[in-house]
Amino acid sequence: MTDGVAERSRPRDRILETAQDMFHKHGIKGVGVDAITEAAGTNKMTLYRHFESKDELIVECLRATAAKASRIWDEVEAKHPGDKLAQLHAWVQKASELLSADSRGCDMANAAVELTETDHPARRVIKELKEAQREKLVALCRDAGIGQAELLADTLSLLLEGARVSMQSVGAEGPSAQFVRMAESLIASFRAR
Amino acid sequence: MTDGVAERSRPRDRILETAQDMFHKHGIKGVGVDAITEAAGTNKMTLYRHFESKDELIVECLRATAAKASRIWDEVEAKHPGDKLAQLHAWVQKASELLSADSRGCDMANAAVELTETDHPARRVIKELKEAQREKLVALCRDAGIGQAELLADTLSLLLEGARVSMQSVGAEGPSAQFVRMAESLIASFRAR
DNA sequence: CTAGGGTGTTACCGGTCTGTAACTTCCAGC
DNA sequence: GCTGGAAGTTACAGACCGGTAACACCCTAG
Repeated sequence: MTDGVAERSRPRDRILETAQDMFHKHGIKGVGVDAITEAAGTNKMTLYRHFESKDELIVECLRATAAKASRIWDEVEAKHPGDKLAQLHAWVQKASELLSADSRGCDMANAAVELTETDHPARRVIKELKEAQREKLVALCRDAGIGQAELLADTLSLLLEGARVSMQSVGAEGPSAQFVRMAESLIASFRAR
Repeated sequence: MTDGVAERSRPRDRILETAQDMFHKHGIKGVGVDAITEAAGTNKMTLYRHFESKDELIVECLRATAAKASRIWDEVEAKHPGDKLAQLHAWVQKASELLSADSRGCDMANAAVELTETDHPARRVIKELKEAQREKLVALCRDAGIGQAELLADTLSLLLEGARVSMQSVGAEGPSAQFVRMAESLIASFRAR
């Protein structure tokens, strides 16, 4: 007899997936390992056989979510193969959809807010992954023929980051509701330069 | 004999000030009430005589920091009395200075990230205070003769919010370093419309 | 001098946290 | 069918959490 959906996968995978979800929803410090293992249908000992500490689990979760997020680049590429400018617009569209679908923002940014210890292992990973994302966006802008590609990419980054954190403070009806309009007119003004 | 600087103020004030500082530096969930009272040179009982719970202390801290932040509006007004456009530029300048001076971002946004319970008393306060700040910026843009004042204000808000959270992820040398340039060219393009 | 309120001290409550030890159970591969 | 390793179970350690009770103290207003 096959149990529920996630029940058939291996404990390590269930733990990782459940932890991602719970960290995302309730924050890292708002979730204990007991709650994670229980929700994952396993137990604490099994968690500590696969991850040497909660901190390592956190790092692994961040890597996993970043890997998931990086798939949107493939989607954008697949949607408009070769047409970099169309891909940039698609990126804006996709970002806006993700904004609407979820109001808890970016896991990495949220983790950076929560984990204040400067030597926390997650901080290296966060910086690393965020820089990789930035480089992808810069490349996209450059390949789309934008003159000041770095500046546009950085501005779009800040807008999106701001939208994600603003949603958590004032909700989806606040400034973040105008994200697409802002991003599009920004791209237009950079193209006109 | 007069003791140290803060030692002569009343316990309640010291607790409030110390809590603000520690919440800001280490996050709300990263600081216990014991640590606060010890750093404030008092004890837990005294804290609970003045605040009925840690949650109430959090709310009071947020109100206090918002009150502090609202003083920059007075400074901006005092610097360029009557000249609303100059005040807008001064606001950008001031925001940038605060960015450079501190890398832990906005206490209210950080609190919203940490306090995920939808019915947490702090969430009302955060929304309330953030909306008040937004209205001030909208008014400044409008009075400075900007056509789409709301849109400019919201865009500037997201840029600043994004810069503050980005600093915590990738540091001060990341996209947030370009905040002034972004904000200024944004204002310029809105003025040209 | 005295009364009383604000403050400090100590100890404690029940709960939760990360992490571990020792043991049992299950199940797949041989 | 047996065996070996992965997974589950229970209990626990030690620290910390928010919050409270009881009591001693001090300092100031009358």
